[in-house]
Amino acid sequence: MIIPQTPKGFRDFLPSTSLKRKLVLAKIVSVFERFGFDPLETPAIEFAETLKGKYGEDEKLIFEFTDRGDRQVALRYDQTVPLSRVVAQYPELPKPFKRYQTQNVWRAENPQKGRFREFLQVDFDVVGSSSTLVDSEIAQIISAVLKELGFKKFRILLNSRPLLNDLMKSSGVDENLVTGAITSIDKLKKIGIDGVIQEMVGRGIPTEVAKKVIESFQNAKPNQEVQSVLDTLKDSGEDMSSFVFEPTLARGLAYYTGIIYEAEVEGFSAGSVCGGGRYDKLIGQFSGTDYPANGASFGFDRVLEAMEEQGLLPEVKTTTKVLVTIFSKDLVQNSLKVAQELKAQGINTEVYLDTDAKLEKQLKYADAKGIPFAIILGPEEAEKAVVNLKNLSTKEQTQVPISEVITKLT
RNA sequence: GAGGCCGUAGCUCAAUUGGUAGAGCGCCAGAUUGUGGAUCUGGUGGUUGUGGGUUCAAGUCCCAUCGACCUCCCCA
Repeated sequence: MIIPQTPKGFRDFLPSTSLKRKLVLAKIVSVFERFGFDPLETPAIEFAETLKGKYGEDEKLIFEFTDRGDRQVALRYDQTVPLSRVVAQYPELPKPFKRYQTQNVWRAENPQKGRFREFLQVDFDVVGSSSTLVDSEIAQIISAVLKELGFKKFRILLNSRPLLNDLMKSSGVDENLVTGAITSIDKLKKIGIDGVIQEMVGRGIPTEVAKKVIESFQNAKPNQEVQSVLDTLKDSGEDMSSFVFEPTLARGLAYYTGIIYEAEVEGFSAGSVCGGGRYDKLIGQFSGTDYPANGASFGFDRVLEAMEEQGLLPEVKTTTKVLVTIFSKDLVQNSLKVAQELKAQGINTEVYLDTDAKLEKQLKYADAKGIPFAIILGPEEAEKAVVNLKNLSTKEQTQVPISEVITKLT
């Protein structure tokens, strides 16, 4: 026998879970569409060279393999790089190109809480404009999504990659060590001043320089880029308490060139819920011409976990409205007809698919599935040309003509 | 990539120094031949994740492997 299990970091979503995921995803997407974004889908597999050299150190986490035609291919690692490929490949797309994308990505990580090898990312990006209006709209959308999902307290951290580099260089960090130093400073809150100094020294940065770096980050002020985004958000009437300049925010991906974002929900510890930023040089790697671009990505599983923890997930077990029971073999036709009529009216209707089951069993089934109504159609109802409609949560039941059932269930 | 901890019935867990596996819930049937979530009675429950090894004897010890969880790393 084959052992029924999924590979490490890969998951099943049973109907009750899948249903919640779909509902939440639809909410997020509705926000994107409200802001004028349209969907895009790209293949799960890209040529390996499309993905390589874009993510920096994390590149080793790409699922890469040789296909049967000896091609080097790789599983989608994020949705930003495929988007960049698409923009370069279809130059006729009107700019600014605003698209959202909700597909799985794969990363060969060691699974942990809120971390999987296959997970859904929810991206939205604007390509073709370097305006600060874009930079602020991205932040605005992150906020709108989190609000739409019901989060009361969250923070959207803002920083700028050029600012990071400037602070490093003006503190005297050797140019070759800047990237490493940025990685270290990102952990300031987590490992403290001494921890960061220790780590920087380990990277070959002199202690005095490391101290200077920390000092300069502690005194850092928003640069013009960040400031104008904050100003625009304020002008748009946003509640500025959710937007925070965070000079130590770094972000791992190598392709960011400007403003960067990260969103965290208060009380949720398993990492940030959304991250993104401006990447003006990435698309140029595919097209020869640079296209300015900016966008962000929600980690769908983390969003769900945070919602779960805060009791924001809807309790839905099924979309089925009514179970039409089957009283006996000779009344099957009656039940089928009723079900047919309900379905024709757009009511989600399930017929019990066994003609020998006792009513008790059929009602138990409806109960277990969370179907709110049951229709019982016995000889008595057949005689009177009515139907017995039972509300399973209140136990109320009434004999009504089918037309009335329809009005009661819609 | 490094380290830790764990895997026993569908689910949650028990099993003394190694002595051949047990409970609750669930499920099925009945009490209740037209009515569910309650109660009672009876029944079903296992190659102890998988493969090796040590031993008279392995759920228990050793090795490998698969998987879950947790640190670190990094990230969504």
